[in-house]
Amino acid sequence: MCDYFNQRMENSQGDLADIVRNRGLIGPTESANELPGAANSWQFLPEPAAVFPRLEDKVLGDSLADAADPLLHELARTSFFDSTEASGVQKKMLWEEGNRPNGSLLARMPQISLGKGKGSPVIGPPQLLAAVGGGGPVEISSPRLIAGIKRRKSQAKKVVCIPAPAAASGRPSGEVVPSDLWAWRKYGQKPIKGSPYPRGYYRCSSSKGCSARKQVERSRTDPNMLVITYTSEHNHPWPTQRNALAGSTRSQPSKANNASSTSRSSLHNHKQFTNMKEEPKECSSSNTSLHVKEEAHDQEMEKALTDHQDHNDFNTVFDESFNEQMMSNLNQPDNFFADLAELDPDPMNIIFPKGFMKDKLDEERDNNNNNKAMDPFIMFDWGEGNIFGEAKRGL
DNA sequence: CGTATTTGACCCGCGC
DNA sequence: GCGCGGGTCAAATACG
Repeated sequence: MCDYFNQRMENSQGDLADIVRNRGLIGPTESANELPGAANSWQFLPEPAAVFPRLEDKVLGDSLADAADPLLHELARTSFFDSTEASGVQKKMLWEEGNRPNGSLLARMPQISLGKGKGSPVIGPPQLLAAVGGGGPVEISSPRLIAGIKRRKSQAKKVVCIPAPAAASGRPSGEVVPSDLWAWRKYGQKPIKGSPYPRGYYRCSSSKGCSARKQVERSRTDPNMLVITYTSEHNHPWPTQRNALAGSTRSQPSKANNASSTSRSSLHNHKQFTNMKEEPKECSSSNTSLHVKEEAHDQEMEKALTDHQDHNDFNTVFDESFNEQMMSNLNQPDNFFADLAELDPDPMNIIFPKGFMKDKLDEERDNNNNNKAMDPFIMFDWGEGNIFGEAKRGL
């Protein structure tokens, strides 16, 4: 899939190619021990299962109060962190950042720091995650990062590469965009030079003042991949309803869980999440691959990135503030559940539907791998009635 | 009727 | 300064 990025690099100026082009990644064969050092590299948790449960706890916990990115959270929460070639599932996330992790557990995880702004991530607080799979450490250095690099609006971006469902033949745009819990409204679409697929432009519709945007386009070289570029950050909590501003929601038919009567949006979101988890797992394609990265500029990283992407390395991504909170929480892992306990005797029931957790735990106990059933992309609302509501239009 | 999507026009950054 | 191309706007249209 990474051919996509390589090819995009052939194009000039400011597109994904530029972003990818500048990724810093160590070679695929490099091991954690070979990493130059925490100060200049990213190291990733070799054992996702041992850490992510808590990380995810924290992620979720933060989400209750912060405008966390649901998509990333969900990815983080699922077996998305399992990156096993054996299962034929390739998932990984790449991230660009300005700071380097240092010391302790965080040192082993990528940190997010925008090249501009006050250090907050582009997409909103808890930029999650990522993962490690294959145990291969990944280095993402971005010395020249955004700073000093001129590009339109100089906006930092995060690019997520996810497996795309088969193009919706009935849709003009040909895209079926997975839902990520935020409410997005499409405001434009443009054909992209060099790519047979148009790029869709979406803005957050959860809050009128929210400047969060995302671009969705299908990989030119790998139609199975959907490249989502996030720009700006949400300035509000998760929408209590995926389509807060939409009174009619042609995009959110009956699937949206509006039955929740809780006044806590976070809880409401958990329910939504639960719903999503129950949706058909259409995306557990063997080609599954996911990347999250932040815009950067370093051509030397091109090859490294490509190589890396051909391996099942997993990266974890967190913004600075999130890291702080996460670390704090790691020391007190029960905080999150203590809070949840107030909402439900069994906190996990809020996060996962009964049965789900059981399966999840069983699977983890079995092996943390070959967990296709828990393919993170089931989190996406691929089918009709997703927040984009394009598929269902059947146009 | 209210909201979402489509789509052509316009704006603007960037390279030459 | 000019042209290209990406990003956004907004009117028209579709949908529930």
